[in-house]
Amino acid sequence: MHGTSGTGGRRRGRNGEAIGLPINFGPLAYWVGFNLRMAQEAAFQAFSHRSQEIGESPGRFATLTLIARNPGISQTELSLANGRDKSSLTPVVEDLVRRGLVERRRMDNDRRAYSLNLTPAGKKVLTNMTRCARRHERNLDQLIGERDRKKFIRILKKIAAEIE
Amino acid sequence: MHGTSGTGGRRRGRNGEAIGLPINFGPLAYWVGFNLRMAQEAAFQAFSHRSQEIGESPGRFATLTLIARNPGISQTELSLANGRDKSSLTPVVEDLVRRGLVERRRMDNDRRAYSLNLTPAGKKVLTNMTRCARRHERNLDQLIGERDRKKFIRILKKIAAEIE
DNA sequence: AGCTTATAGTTTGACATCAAACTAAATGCC
DNA sequence: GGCATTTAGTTTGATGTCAAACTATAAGCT
Repeated sequence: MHGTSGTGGRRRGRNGEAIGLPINFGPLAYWVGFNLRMAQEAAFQAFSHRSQEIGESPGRFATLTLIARNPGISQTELSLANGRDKSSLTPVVEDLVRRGLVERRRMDNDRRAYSLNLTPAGKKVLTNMTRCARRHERNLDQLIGERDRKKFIRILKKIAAEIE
Repeated sequence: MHGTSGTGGRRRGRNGEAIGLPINFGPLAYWVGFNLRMAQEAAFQAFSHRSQEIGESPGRFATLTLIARNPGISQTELSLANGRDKSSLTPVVEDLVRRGLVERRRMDNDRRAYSLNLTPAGKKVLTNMTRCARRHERNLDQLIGERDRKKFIRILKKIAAEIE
């Protein structure tokens, strides 16, 4: 047993060289979960590269936007809005504070909680990142098409909100 | 300065108790990237819990399916099809082989590459996982609706394939 | 007030992932 | 045949994530 197929090597020419990649995805091909993951990771990868150009971590973008839009938000609220565990936020906020982009102080009425706000420097960085993110979005929009975008987002939101 | 709003604490009642969560998402609300991430993570979380019920790691499912559908596939091909770096696959395959679900042997015609195949035990486990995944899929399908599913998947595939 | 329970944030440990450096085998070129 | 380049897989180091345990404050109850 040695040839082009059977239990052993697969998709090799008669001289053993590898041939293209007609992968059989089976049910994965039409299942939502798998395609959702592949799309998300491709999009994230693209955004990640774009972010690198301006020297920022891609994860910082949503964080800064949420602080900007909700001045005084607490870390727990922020982690919830951002879909991450609150413990993941600890080092992120630490970094943002250290770099002078975010101001963080105990709330008057609840000494356990922190109140987060952007500093002027933070606002500047966010403006920059937003420009970058907008380019990324335009790219995605073009791919999806104006016509389907709204419905697409509606479905994504529904999945995020309603899956048990 | 001390009240219910301003630079400091936010969205607190006049007695300081926290109030609901009318978070302002700003542009994130209608951007594809953010919603894609939130949906993917929610779906993954749900599948993860479901997988736990049958005592399997959620990541194993796609791996086993791809091996089943492409007998003799190499690790590099597999990692590509699965959208992960090949180095991530090393410990996964190691685990699957250790548990007797996957058989792995050097290819005759290329002694660098491994040829992966499911063992009978592996097939059994996959059958079980597939049942579980199908429940998850049905759930997603219901959320999306028969009508929009096809288009939704088409868009996801397009994003995965074409984003630069 | 004093006790119990809940909540905000941090710490810790486990794990998945990527990217870059590495080893061994294969291919291409002369 | 012999040397340079490419390729398959592993190793290593950095990162980001979650979940559970922990500390401190706060809220609720009697």
